[in-house]
Amino acid sequence: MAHILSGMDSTAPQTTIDADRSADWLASVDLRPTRQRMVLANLLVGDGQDRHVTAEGLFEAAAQSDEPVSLATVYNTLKAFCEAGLMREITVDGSKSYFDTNMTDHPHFYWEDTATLTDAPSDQLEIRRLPLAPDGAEISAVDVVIRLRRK
Amino acid sequence: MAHILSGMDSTAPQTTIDADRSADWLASVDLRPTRQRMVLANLLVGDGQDRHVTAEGLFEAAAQSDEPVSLATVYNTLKAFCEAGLMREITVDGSKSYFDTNMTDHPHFYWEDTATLTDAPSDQLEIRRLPLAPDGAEISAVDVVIRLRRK
DNA sequence: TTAAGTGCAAATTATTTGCAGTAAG
DNA sequence: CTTACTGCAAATAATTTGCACTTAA
Repeated sequence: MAHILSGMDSTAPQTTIDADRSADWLASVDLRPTRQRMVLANLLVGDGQDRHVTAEGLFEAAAQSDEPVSLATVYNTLKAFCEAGLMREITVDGSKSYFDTNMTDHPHFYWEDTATLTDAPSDQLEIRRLPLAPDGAEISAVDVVIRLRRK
Repeated sequence: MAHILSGMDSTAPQTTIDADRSADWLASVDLRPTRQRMVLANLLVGDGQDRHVTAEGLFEAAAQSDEPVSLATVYNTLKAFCEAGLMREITVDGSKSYFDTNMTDHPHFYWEDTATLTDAPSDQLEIRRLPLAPDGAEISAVDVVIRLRRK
């Protein structure tokens, strides 16, 4: 049985949903494992893969499972997960926000035709020199988005 | 007299507004030099500097000059400038869009505290290796945003 | 029991659009 | 003249919020 939220990652990973992983994920940052958080956590990290979702996409995935979660709660929960350090919000196109379960520093592929976001292999990115932060400022993050056009 | 739209660029540039430059800018892509387009063009490239504006910011700058332009027209005009290849839309934070008059490929500084965007010196960025585009795709652009936190 | 979490509907924010009037070529 | 441009107000789209109800601890 395939996962409802399909990843576009190149490696074929395990598909077993593990509720413990979701519970641990929430527990690691002291977030209460409510029904809706567990539903969303299962969709996000239940099979151990990293995911890039939009609020609307995650809402629909939950709706398609037999465990619906309200759209407002999806928004609030994604925000809570980000604030807790479980996920990262990524902005690539003006309209919607993407949320990434992969917290490591890594570049992204943005597929312009489908408006989807996937991880780019970080070991294949090598930045030799970076502009230095102007006086009085320091670099808090470097976002690299590789925009892809279908050939 | 300082320009209404202040740049945060490090180099101190000329401040003379040149209406011819704006007219040429529009003419170069066959856009009619209407009053409102000239007003906005003067604010954007009138002094020869590159600018990074939001629609709202540009609207206010026009309002503060004695040549107001409606907000809808600012939006439509910025879109027209982008479609004509005079500007580029940049997305850095989920909420608003930024528009950049600098069409060359270059990295950006994003000042998190003031939510402003400036150019980062492109000659100080050296990317040695980049993840290759997956099969069936090709790279259309690589966006690099250096997020800055005030020390 | 009690503070935190949830859902609904209403509010916000950024942006777009329909359409009647205005202006450029 | 004639088609493109402009402005207003209304429409959208994504996201947030107020508040009464529910639930985890």
